[in-house]
Amino acid sequence: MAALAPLSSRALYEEVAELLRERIFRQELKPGSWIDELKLAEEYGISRTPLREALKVLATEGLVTMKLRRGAYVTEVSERDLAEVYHLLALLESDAASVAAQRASPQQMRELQDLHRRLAAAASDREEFFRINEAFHRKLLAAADNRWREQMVNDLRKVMKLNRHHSLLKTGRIAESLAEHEAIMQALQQREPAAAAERMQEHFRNGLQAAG
Amino acid sequence: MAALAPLSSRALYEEVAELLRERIFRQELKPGSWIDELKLAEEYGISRTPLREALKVLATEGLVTMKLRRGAYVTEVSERDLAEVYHLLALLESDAASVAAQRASPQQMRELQDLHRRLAAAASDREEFFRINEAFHRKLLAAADNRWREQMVNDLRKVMKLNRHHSLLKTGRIAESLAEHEAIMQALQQREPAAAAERMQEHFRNGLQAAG
DNA sequence: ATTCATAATTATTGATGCAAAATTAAATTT
DNA sequence: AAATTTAATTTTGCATCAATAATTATGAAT
Repeated sequence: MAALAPLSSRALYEEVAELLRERIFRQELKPGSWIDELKLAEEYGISRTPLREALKVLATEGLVTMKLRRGAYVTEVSERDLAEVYHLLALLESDAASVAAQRASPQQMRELQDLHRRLAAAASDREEFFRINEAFHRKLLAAADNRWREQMVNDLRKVMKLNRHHSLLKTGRIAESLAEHEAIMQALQQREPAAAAERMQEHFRNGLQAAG
Repeated sequence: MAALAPLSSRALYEEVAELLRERIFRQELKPGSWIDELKLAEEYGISRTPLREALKVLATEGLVTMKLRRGAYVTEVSERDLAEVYHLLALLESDAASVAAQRASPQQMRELQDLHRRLAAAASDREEFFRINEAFHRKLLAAADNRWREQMVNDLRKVMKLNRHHSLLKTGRIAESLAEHEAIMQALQQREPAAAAERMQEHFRNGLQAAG
């Protein structure tokens, strides 16, 4: 019953959408389960109006599914969905690598190199490795400088997160993953777009095998 | 003031979202302009609640932009946005061509071939050519069989439509476009994924030059 | 005359209310 | 006892209402 933090920097429905996303990702709202508007509204101490707006946003993102006259359900992603989304992530990120190899500024290249170094240093710390790995991919995407691609990758990543075994990286894979990153980094610095894309595709191919 | 058709097959907000999309595409609601909720609600004879839900859906799709405490505005797409979106369309559709070359069923291949034939036959009828061209691209996408890609391409196409010179095909380009389609079709039928993707990229490269 | 401050208006955001539909429970019939 | 019908409850979907913020209009002061 605790009231929501009165942040008026974002609209309430945005705030609620973010809260719901988190609850969906941590499987607190389980895939396939019905979303109880009344209960959630009371829990957040808000009315149903902004909550329903938030649900419609999440529906457009693909995180929840609206059934006519039956309310909102957390989207169930099948293994097939996962494979399809993964394929697209590989496609978009390898294209991003290609573009970044062509167009990344020296500054951005240095930042990527720096993140890569920190990644190598964090090989023993699993949590830290994941964190930096994600930062590296984000930075690469930013260097490729296409806000629509960034948006799309973000949305696809959200869908991946709907599944419990979404970790693109299994324990024993850290060493190999690092080697793949090394190859990507080299292609980037040598400004070889095709090679960068190919190395990234490879990186994803291996990642899927580990995850599946 | 005419009331909305009482279709209860879709929720009202979906219905309204579709109507608004059309009005945005035909520039009846101009890029950058403010969207008057009160006026629209009255015009459609509905309350503001489903209208606002529709606007939030369109905002998530990228067609409108919500400004805090200032309402909804039709999204303005810059030339740069257009180029970015076009790049992604080329990427996604050429990947679709690659996958279709690998996995399209003989039935789907026949349907593509058929559409291609009809495209060639319609070379003189501009309108018909556009129609069949679109059908061909849709069919190819369907053959590549990845619902997330189809969704993404649909969304990106919507953004392209926000711009007036969104026609990917100018008048004089019909002959060349047909030749490109011929090359794509050949690669598909010979089951050559890489060639199909490359031909599609080429097709898009030429399309942009014509449009820009 | 221009600028700044204040008041009035307008519009957005969020809450509440109500009717239709769907689900669940109860009851009657076979 | 099972099944079908009917009644009760829950829940959605849309409309209306209220409050807050933003914009415009008005007036005072430099």
